[in-house]
Amino acid sequence: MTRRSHSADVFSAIAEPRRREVVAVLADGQEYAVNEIVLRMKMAQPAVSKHLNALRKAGVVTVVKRGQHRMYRLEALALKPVHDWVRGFERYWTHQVDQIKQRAEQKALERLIRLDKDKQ
Amino acid sequence: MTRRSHSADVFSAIAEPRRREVVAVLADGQEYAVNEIVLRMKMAQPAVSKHLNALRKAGVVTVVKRGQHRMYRLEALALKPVHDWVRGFERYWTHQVDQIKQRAEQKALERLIRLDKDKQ
DNA sequence: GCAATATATTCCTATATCGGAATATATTCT
DNA sequence: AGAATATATTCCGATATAGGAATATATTGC
Repeated sequence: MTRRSHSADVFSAIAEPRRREVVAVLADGQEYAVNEIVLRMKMAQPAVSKHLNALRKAGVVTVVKRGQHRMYRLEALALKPVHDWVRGFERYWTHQVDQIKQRAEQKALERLIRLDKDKQ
Repeated sequence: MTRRSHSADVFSAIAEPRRREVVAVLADGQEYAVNEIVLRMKMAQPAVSKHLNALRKAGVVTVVKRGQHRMYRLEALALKPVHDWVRGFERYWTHQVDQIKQRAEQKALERLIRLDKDKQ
């Protein structure tokens, strides 16, 4: 059966590290032209445009034409589904009484992940 | 330039809808054998095993051998980076005074996303 | 040891995806 | 109109990824 794309999904949209970078640039709520974003990232313009397009399809950004510029804007509300989803697990680290224990577990986990990566 | 995989990243791990389903099964904090997960999802066992492997590489689940079973367990703490990241945008919907306006915006956004998907 | 069960792995195919390069399409300026 | 600028699109090659099918690898029970 044909593999289906879920790239228009918010979760997939923000899965790309570069796209999270783009979001970071827009995080102050200001509008940015593509070129401004390009300047703030070490990335070629076409690649940035493509990522912006992906984000737009997922509703994470919106565009308005202004003169010869296309101004991109973060639509933070589109990220709410992610927040809602992950918030369901919040209790696992918030209700942890022993902070030191938690830190230790996080470190241990990171170690595990690193090992797995190497093993791969 | 060789494209690099970021699949061991938590964000990518949970980008896959099927993997979020797996996480949903484990969300009660209980341990589950692979077969139990297979039963709760409409998915073949090898596919489930592969997704579990991906989640494990990202640290989202851990395994312990118990008898002939491999018991998988959610490591919710691994999801904290996602929570932390998205929490940075919380104010965009929490500090919204007019709830009705917010709902309307969300609807409008969903409409936009739908249109974009069709356009594609 | 052998059958049964549980799980992982390998092989395969179709498709998705990223980024580079080149090019196309506006839009503004002179 | 023609040059300059901004941005998108197309084409391409390399790689990633999902899932099916078949198979391999435990582990348990007899």
